[in-house]
Amino acid sequence: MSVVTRFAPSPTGFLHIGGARTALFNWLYARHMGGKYLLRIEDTDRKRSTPEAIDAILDGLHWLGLSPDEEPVFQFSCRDRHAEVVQQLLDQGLAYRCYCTPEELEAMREKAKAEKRSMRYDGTWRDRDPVDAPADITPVIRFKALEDGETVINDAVQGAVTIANSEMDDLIMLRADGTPTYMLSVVVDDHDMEITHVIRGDDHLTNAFRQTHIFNALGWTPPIYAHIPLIHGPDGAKLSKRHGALGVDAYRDMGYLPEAVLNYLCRLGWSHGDDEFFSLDQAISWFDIADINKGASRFDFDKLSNLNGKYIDDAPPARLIELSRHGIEETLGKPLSKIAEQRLTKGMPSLKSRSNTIPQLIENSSFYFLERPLAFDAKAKKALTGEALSHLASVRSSLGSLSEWKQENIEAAVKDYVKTADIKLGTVAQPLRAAFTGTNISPGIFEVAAILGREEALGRIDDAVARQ
RNA sequence: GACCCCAUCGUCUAGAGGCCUAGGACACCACUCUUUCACAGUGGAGACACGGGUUCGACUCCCGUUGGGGUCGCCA
Repeated sequence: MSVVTRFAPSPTGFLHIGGARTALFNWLYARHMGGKYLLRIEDTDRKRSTPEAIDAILDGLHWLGLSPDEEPVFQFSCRDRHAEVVQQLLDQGLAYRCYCTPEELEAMREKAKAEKRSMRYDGTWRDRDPVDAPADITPVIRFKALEDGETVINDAVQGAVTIANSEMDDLIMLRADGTPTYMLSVVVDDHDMEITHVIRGDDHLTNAFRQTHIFNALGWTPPIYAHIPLIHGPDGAKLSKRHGALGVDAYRDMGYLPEAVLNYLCRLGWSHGDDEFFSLDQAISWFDIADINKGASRFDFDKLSNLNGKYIDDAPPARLIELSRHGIEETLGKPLSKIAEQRLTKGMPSLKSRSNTIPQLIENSSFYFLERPLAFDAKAKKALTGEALSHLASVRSSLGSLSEWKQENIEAAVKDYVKTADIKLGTVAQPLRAAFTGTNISPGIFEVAAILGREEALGRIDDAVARQ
């Protein structure tokens, strides 16, 4: 039987990083097994589901390259089928109507809490005669859970997990308004979509028991469950939308490359020996549920950044410029000029090893697109004082008489000057750097000068000298 | 509170009873390289939560303790 996995987010917000990893693991496993990876939008909660969230999820998945193999399934569109299944259960005596009001249920929980008991539904209407039913209340339909024995789930990640059936209460399958709940819908849809492996967050582990019971009641075979540990925030608590989790779009905006995020996510909870930096193809060939860890892990931006730096290093200049364009034009307040783009292209190879994120890259390459006169930061100003200025003026004149403006010639000229003046290279290199870039940090200045071009480079030196 | 899960350097992890003097990666600290900053390279510091078993031998198996996490919705 061919493997079918699914990612089943609820459209109540952005696609957060934990969801992204769940999608990734489902995707990887399907790819590894030569199976299918599907997407199901769990939108049965009509009050909280929004089209914006659906778009955000689709966008996020697309950005990461984790779009599903088939059109997404919208759970709510299957509601008739869900209701039909509930009716069947009702007919078989495996479900019943419950007339408790939300207030009564709340009181029930409070009481249980006060008495330090488990806060479960007490089964009030399970065996109660329907003639007692209050006429003014529309009932919900509950599943008649098993009362005795215990249930074992052989989770592909967690191993055998056992829970006493008495721990499970009669969950609601159909709301008073007639719409199906998640617990019922997942079962029906996973069955109908022929899902073979359910890879999802650990927070669903207890749900797996309820779902197994529904599968059994329906005479269906449950899928193989694989509950992956959650990703925690730096504080060690579950990362969720309401607890510091960011949408994948935020990672994109922070300048992370999708392949870096994917590579990092792979290493959170899964490993292949000591491999840290690997391609998606390698991940596909290596991925196995058996190698997923059981313990939760914490999200570490430092490591993501480091990985991102490696991917930036591997990226071609043209792509990096495209990724930077928006940010550059924002700081520039106008479109990137052709000449600046050419400079960036030439300078990119030595720029990219200095940056871990796109904003950093933009910052580090700003002197290639910023126009004269450059603003000097504090360090640059300090480098442009006293003797430095006279050195600059002298170097400027020998540079000005260069027959051909290319890196070797520039370097030779500056080094000649250094030799004649009997000073250290740094004595003139730092002021030059300040003049060319407005800062004290940059790639080699001979390269920078060459890329800037004669007119621009000499002009910047003039600007620096004229400051006094 | 009840139930369930988890537990190796600060973080992510390797480790399937002897291969472990516990390995790698990030972060950190030195040094090398060097016109600055990075990159790279070299070195350093840094962990098997604790207590009992089992075994000739436990990071690895069992039990307990402690710690952390998750779930207990007409949310998913």
